[in-house]
Amino acid sequence: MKKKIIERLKELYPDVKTALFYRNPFELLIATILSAQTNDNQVNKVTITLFDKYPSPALLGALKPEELAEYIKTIGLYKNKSKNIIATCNLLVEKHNGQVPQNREDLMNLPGVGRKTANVVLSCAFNIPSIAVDTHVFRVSNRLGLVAGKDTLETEKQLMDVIPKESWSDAHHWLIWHGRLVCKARNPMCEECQLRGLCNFEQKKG
DNA sequence: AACTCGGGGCA
DNA sequence: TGCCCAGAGTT
Repeated sequence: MKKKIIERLKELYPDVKTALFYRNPFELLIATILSAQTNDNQVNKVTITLFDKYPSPALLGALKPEELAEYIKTIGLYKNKSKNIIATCNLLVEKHNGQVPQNREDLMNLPGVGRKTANVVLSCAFNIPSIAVDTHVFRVSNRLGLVAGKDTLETEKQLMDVIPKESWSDAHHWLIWHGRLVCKARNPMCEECQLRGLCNFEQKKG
């Protein structure tokens, strides 16, 4: 059953990729920190000029929090993000030779970087297989019965267990798009869902 | 486990 | 207008 769900998702969302605009690991890292709880389009609008002006950790980290905050004020949670991004940039310069680290532990020690952001960077920037679990990914895979329990590190292990390794990065996007378009948090469109019959959430919710 | 940050999108 | 959101840090 789970294998069949994965195969079907792959058919449904063949060409999905991240909507974030970035040209290197550093830009992806910053863009992903900015994207938390926020519309990607808004992030792209800001970063497309931000990265031209401040293309490196040293340059971006030299800003004062208020300066960066002013720059990104159209993005939600902008004060926290400004502070975290500058701290992260300074840490990259001081501890990582100005480079984005390529392992989970170092990434998660960067301010503003949690499980989801770390995995996005690992899989998208460095091709290190991992599954980034955000609210969409968890909700959809939970409803589909691919994972059980709360959203913890265990969720990632459960997903990695049922998804072929070569699809880990893609599966993140399949589940996100299915969550945004069909399997919505409220008023999920079960009647029109292409996975109807493979999923027992509709019965459970009734 | 609950609370906070937050502007923009959308009903 | 009110409600919600491609999370992470703090209490």
